[in-house]
Amino acid sequence: MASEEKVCSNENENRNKNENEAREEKVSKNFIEQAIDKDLAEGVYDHVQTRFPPEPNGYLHIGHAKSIILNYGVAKKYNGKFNMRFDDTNPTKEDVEFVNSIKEDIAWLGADWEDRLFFASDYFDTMYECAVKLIKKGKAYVCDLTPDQIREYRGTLKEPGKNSPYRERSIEENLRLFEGMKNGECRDGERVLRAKIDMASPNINMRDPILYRVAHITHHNTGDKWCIYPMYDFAHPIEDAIEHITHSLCTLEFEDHRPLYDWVVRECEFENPPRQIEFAKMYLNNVVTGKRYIKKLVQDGIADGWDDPRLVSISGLRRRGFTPESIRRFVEMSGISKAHSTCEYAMLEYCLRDDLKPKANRVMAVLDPLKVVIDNYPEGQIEYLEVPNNTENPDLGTRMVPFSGEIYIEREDFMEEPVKKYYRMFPGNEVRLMNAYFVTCNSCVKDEDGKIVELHCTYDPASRGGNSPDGRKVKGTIHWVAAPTAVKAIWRKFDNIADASSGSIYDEDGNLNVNTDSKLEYECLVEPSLKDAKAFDKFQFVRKGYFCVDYKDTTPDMLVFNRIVSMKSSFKIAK
RNA sequence: AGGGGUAUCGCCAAACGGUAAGGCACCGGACUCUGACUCCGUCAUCUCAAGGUUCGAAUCCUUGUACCCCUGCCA
Repeated sequence: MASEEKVCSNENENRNKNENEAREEKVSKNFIEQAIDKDLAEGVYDHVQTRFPPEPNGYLHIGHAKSIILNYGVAKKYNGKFNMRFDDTNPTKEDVEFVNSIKEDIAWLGADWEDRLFFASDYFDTMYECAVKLIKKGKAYVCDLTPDQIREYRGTLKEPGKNSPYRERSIEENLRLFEGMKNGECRDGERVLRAKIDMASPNINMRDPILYRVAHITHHNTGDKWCIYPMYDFAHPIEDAIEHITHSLCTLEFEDHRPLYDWVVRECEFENPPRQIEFAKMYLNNVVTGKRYIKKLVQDGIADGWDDPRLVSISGLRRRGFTPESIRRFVEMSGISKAHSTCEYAMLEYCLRDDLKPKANRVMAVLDPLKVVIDNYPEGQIEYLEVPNNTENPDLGTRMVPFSGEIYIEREDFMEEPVKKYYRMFPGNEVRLMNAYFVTCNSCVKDEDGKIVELHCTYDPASRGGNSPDGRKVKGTIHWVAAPTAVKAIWRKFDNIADASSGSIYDEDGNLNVNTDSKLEYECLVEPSLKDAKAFDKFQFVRKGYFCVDYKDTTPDMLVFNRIVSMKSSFKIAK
């Protein structure tokens, strides 16, 4: 993680902070911040407290990042607190494997919950008491209807439901039955506790929603203490109230649940009730963002685990080489609103390039090597040239790069018959080898198939360092690596794991179109300074893009680089 | 007997009755030891549509239209 530290110096952090502050002044507040301002001004709340409440049933992805950054950001902005809370009310889907990965991802993104790490399951006693309270108030009852019957009694979107025959049980009976449920006297599905609200409500969530169900399953946190578990709609408002959350931020599909959320908080008689506010989820255009689709790619073995660099899971983005700063910036740039929106992946790429631009060393790597012999260079000589690590950030220092009479350049940087406006290497054209010398190509050697295998050049010894004392200019500058000292490595080019060529990444049946060529591996030659690169180190391969050392597949004798993003390019070969 | 939401540039997104910010993308041009970066410039006479109120409307009213969410003992 050496470069992770390197790229996160205090100085950089301070600069980023200042940049953020400068940006914020110009940007108006989003609708959630406006609502908070209003609440604070009207004295509804005297502090701000938010939370991120994932269910530990999978890995986090870019969509969660939006929620994390929003919740954490809001708390920070208002000098409030941010809680981490696992919403683990359904043991059938949950696992500790996920709580660990989630914690790691959130910490990596930079959201700091300090000492406030909570589990909904830690509140099961309180929730049980709340349920008893509702029963005593005549606001909840035990229902013996089967799941099918409950569905039938619920009515439809356009027709009201009808009351359960168990709706008018006495408080005493409900109390006894509910305790029985708790004590394991019921089989799974046999009985539930329901809120007594309104079976004719146009909002289906208010048609006597289920509060507790029976499930004889070991819970990852509470073990076998409970065999009844609260439903989300009952548990969540209680969790928020217990933690004194002021603004409970969630996604749009919960809008319909808000009346129930408010009902629970009110009927359980919590003071300072939290306010639920909904915002739109984050989607990326032509990118697989749905949890279930990502899960399927992993299960089907199409993706190489949850951290496959082609995935927008947090761990995948991290492995690919995205930085927490770039993801935060991306989320902030995307904004918060209630309009359904899909952001473009290009914006994420911009954020990564922009973040790494002053932080990453700019080094030379030839991704598709073509040998070049410099005929007039002293045979066998190797000289070392001092080159800046980052021309825009002198603080990153310099390094010594070896040069010799045999080098490799990028195959695409030579054309025997150049197209117009081509100003790289071609016969008779003088170009600059970056940081080294001016060279002119004299001839090329081909194999029996006519493929170019070697170039012959002459160099101008007076142009050492990359400039000619006579002031003559060259139009092209290309990168290179010296043959005797070049280090062989692997680089990976990623494409969208989903095939969007049909205009959508999904087919008519809603299945994902898979792009089978989305991960390509090539051999490349890199300058020797990269030999000691560590997992997660990030570099700009000059003219080629930003690359990150893969932490899983790199071995002591073979570096594997993931291309995070390519450089932008306005060069197009005229057709 | 249905309810809840959302519509502003290719993509996000401001504007809160005073005459359409900004970012990404794109396209020009300058600069350049990265065809990158940076810098300049272009990019909505117009806000889903049609009416209305007003000196003035993206913002208010009316009527439509399109799309999303809701009938798990999931969250």
